[in-house]
Amino acid sequence: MFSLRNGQTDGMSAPRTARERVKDEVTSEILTAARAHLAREGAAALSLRSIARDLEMAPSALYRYFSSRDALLSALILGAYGSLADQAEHASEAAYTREDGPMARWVAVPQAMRTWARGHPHEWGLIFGSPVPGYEAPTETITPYTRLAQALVRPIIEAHEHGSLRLALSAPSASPASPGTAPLARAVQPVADGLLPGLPTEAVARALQAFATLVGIISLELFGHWRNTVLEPEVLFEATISHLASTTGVCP
Amino acid sequence: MFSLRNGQTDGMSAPRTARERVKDEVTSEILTAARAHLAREGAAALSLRSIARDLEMAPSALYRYFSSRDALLSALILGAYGSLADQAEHASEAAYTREDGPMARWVAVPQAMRTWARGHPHEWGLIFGSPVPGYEAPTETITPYTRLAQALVRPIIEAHEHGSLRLALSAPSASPASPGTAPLARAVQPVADGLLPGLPTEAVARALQAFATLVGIISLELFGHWRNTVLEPEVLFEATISHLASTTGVCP
DNA sequence: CATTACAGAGAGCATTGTTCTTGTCAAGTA
DNA sequence: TACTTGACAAGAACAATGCTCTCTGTAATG
Repeated sequence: MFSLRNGQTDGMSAPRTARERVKDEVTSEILTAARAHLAREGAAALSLRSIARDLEMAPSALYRYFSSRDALLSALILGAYGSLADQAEHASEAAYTREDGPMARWVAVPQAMRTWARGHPHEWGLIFGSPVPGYEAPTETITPYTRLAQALVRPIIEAHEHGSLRLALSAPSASPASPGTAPLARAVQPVADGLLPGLPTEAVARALQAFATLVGIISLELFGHWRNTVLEPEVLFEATISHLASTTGVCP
Repeated sequence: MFSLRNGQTDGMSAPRTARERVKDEVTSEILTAARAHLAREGAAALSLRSIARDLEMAPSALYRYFSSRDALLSALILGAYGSLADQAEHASEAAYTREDGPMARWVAVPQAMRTWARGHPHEWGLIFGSPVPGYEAPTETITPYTRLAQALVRPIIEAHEHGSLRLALSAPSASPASPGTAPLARAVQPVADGLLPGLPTEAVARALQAFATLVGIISLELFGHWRNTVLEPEVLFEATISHLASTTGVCP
């Protein structure tokens, strides 16, 4: 009503001027071109100049949009986090609206993670592979990371709320190498408070362990470590997550 | 007798001529310089020219010893595999000569893996991180890899031989997402035959799963994913491997 | 001693990330 | 409308990289 161009009266979320709009447009063009290069040749071969060639720009022009090659890479990393979290949340949501059983609900997010990883292997490497520069994307990755984690542990929380959480195989009390539960509670306290409030320490540790197993088994498959070792990764993966349902307690 | 210089008459293992000996010497000098750079700045920043500067050689001279930068990197990868396997075997051997209990024997190799990884983070990334070029070191990595795997599963095998292997938490028969045991046996057949002969398929799957958990939890710690999440990675790690002792069956 | 093989040096090429300078055009202002 | 300002894009240039080629001296070989 007040503005002639686009209906931005008081909101600050969308770009205001036409200049900013075209700037955002070019930025996303650069990002999609970079994503194409990343998917084709990997992060190591991602060249600012070749992206510029693809877009028919001068290499120096890219510096209006990204202050360095690492900044562009950080944006790609952040986008990868978001894409993975989206996929995980979507799969979780679908399983819940479908009113699946506990096991199928638990399986949904791990399967989505593996599917996403196989579809975006280099992006997976960007997230869970060796960090390339001194350090990768800063604090913005926290949000998508917790979105992923929340989607993963949602069946655990609901099992706890329904009183059906069964932590089988409770560690023997006098196990020599296992520390007492008090230090463990301190060690995983942020996860316990922020992600799994009210759950016993063992459940938190099992959830973290399940996450590590997932990341490990997907990375090993994707990075070629199953060569001549595991003939059908899918079968081992399914057996593993079904076993993780037991260790995390969602399925007795 | 036939040769005047050094007592190489029929053996083919050691370098024969003095030329070859100094060549091997320079080769290892290059490798140690490269390892220093790798430990300091990581694999991405490993520059052939800076190594040449360190050794006060011309960059082109390095090509007498390594046909390309990737060849040098492959040698580093292979060395990392060997170093990790050595550490694992040594720790296993020590635990057995110490006549430790089953739990301590099981814990030895995972602890050694984590210790090695923390001492050589970039080398760990070379092995278990995202593969940098098209493909990394070829078939020579199989040997150290199986050495590591054998050291890891040795307690499992011995528990089986002593009849004390207890696979708790056997999967429910009619679990919806878990495939039957026959496809799983096919999927992990190479591991079952080559590494864990005679053991039930479930035990093989659990061993592979334990390996994935180890790789995952060490990588997550090393690559900075526990930031503000797991305050004391060591405690979580110990709890995890002690729990893995149960799932693999070495400790009831 | 003569020959040959080979380690090393140097120059050079193509490529990369990054910066600086210059031109150019649209947006806002008197 | 005329003028100023600011941003965007291009081009040149610099340092550094991996790699190839050619050349030279030296050391092993006959």
